[in-house]
Amino acid sequence: MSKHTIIRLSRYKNALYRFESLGFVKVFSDNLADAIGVTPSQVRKDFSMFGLSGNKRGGYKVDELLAKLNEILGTNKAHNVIVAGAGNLGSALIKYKGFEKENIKITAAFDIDHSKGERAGEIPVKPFDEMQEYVRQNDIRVGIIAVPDMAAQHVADVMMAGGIKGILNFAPIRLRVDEGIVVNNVNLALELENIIYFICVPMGSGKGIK
Amino acid sequence: MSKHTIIRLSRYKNALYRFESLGFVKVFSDNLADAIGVTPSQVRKDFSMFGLSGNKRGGYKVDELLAKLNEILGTNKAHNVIVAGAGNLGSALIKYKGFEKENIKITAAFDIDHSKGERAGEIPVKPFDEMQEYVRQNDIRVGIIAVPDMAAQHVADVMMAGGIKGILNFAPIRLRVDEGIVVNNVNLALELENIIYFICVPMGSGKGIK
DNA sequence: CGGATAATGTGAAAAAAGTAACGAAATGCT
DNA sequence: AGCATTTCGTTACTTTTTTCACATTATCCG
Repeated sequence: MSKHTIIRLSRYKNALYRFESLGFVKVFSDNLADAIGVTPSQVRKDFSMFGLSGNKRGGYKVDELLAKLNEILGTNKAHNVIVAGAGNLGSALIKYKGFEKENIKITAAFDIDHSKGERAGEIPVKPFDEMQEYVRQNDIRVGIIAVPDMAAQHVADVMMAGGIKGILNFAPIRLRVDEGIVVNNVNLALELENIIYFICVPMGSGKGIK
Repeated sequence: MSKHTIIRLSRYKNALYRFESLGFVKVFSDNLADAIGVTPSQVRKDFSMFGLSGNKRGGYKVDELLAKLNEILGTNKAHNVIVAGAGNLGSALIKYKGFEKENIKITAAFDIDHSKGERAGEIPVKPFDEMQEYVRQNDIRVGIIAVPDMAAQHVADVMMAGGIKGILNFAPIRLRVDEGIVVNNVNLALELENIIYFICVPMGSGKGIK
């Protein structure tokens, strides 16, 4: 199953939560299409690939669809995640509110400089040395890398040694990982650069968007 | 020109900087391919689309290629960017080091609660009311949205009113924007969710990766 | 109850993206 | 210098992704 399809499913799910909170009890493929910016056909095809079905005239029931999407995406179960790096970005992630409603919880952060503390009420920042053992003992499957570029590969290696299966990597390098390990990269500078290209260049050099 | 191609160009550029710092003076398509995880054909095709040429046997000169990529991507010129929202994420972005080397500078942040201050040496956090005027006066073209979901659309509207042409949006909603405005979305929860799907589901339900 | 309608589900067509293959040219070696 | 080798650049092919189109079916209304 293609990654893009799964991303769209997550987006549908998000949109559905908004529809739900607006009191919608059913939605049509074109509502969802508008909400996430695709065609209605795309929505129906995505759903049909996962056996998500609606009614020929009544569209899809919001609550049922949400339940099924949560099951498919694994968001019906809680997931514990750790962060490596408690700098600016790592700290922001620790405090980020957006994970909760996806049933994702950051349970610990690790940093070489663990003086960053174990402040009351917040997630503890532990010494990096303890990460591997923590991962193993708590059966952590997903780790976030928010350390400087040069340290990222080493952090990934330690995570994998501890048994982590998926990595969200904020360092702008391609991590070398074992077979079967899932890596998603978020490269903030690249995102900005990409925007800059599309707003600057089309007028400059005749190359249009897309 | 497809967005994916441009993203790859940025990645090549990143890899090239690393090659350069390792003392490489020329690279081959398969070096770059390995570095960013594509096929050598892809590299050559991407380059040929932009008239980037190498030598039939000597590969590509690192410095020349870098210069050309910087020109294509617009990173040879400095770009000023603003951030809306000085919460956890916004603050982390303000302090983030990774933008500098792409010639991107965050010149101001805006927040309804501007008590977050104008600390010496750091980027000033100004009241949100002043954002539109600031954008206009300083000819800002790119804005980052790091505010809560509910405020994001309004922020986008104000940005556009000020003349902003590109938005990097961290709010997990689809922004409604005018024709020609470029939006890139970064959805942190979605990235994690996506990882979780691929590490959990393949064993659970028989649906394999890709 | 039956026709009109509105929306789904799907299979085929089209478009886009990626890969492979190969001719051409530059380099190095003898 | 000439031959062998390496790597590019491009064209043709394959695969993937998206869109289109339409048969199907549930609902509504007279």
